[in-house]
Amino acid sequence: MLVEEQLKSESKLNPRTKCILNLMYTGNWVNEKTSIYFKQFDLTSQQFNILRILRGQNGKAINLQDVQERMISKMSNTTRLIEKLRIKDLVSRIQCESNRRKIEISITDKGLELLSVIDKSLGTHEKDTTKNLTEKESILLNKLLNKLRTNNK
Amino acid sequence: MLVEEQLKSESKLNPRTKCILNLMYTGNWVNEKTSIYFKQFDLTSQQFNILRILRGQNGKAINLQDVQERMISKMSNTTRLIEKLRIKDLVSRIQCESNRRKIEISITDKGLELLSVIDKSLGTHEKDTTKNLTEKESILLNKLLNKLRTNNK
DNA sequence: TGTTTATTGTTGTTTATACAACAATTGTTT
DNA sequence: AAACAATTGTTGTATAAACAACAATAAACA
Repeated sequence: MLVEEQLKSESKLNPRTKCILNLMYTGNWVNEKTSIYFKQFDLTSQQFNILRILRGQNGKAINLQDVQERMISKMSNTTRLIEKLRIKDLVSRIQCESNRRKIEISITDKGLELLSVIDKSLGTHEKDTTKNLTEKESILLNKLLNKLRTNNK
Repeated sequence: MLVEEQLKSESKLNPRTKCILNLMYTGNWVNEKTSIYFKQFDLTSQQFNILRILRGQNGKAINLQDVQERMISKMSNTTRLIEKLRIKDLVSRIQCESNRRKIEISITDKGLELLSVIDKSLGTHEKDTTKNLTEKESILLNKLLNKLRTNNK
């Protein structure tokens, strides 16, 4: 559905208004598709995102704050999100020796295994979600989104 | 922050993967900004959205299902959302005569007044949120988002 | 050293969301 | 008309998110 149709009667929305609506709408649209995909692995997309961040560390641990900074939606309960992953034995948390306030978080072997299973079908999911765009268009879309948020590139 | 930096170490993400992350990330980013803006009116963006849809009806009532279809994020508790607006006396609900299952919802004068107050600053908020994009770019962004979701235009 | 301030995470509470079961009414079929 | 199915909303329950208060540790500084 086009955003124009969404608010049918307020027909003449200016491009900036449409952008805002469209971004919220499309963000949600992507999020829904992605949640459905991850449900088979009993993960939320946020949880998957954390696992992927941790894998990206290549064995190095990372503390909670750093995880939080890289998350798709910042929220104050990263503690509880990670606790859920820990219960499933997908991540481990140990208190940092040198600075006992910090908690070092790392992905477990079980977590890595799960990611490698997911890897087998993730590409297909991504391709499917973005199938209406050409490669060029998706690159362009990324550029615009980055520009919107960061005012460069 | 660029999406590349977000998952720092997994550096070589393909454009489609980036799109998906970027859309969730940016959708959230817009949503946050918008929530903050609407907070001064004691509204959520969903609630505002409903009010705007109702205003767009130009006096005609609309039933719950039709509202739901046009909402930015579909959710099953439109009932409760509208109930909150009703408590604030921004909308009214009456049972439809011809089909007593249906509930006709319309915006009240108080709701219209609130919208007209919001109208005074909404443009500025929207402009500010999208300030890094030119008019042309925002039109292009809308096109890409629509294409992504609907495979035409 | 003792006191203040900043950092880092956790917990409690309120509100929102997702999901499923339910209820009421209407439409269809025999 | 009676039985069954479809539509339209509501409610209960579980989970997640937002927000603020808190606790523990570390750093700064007098």
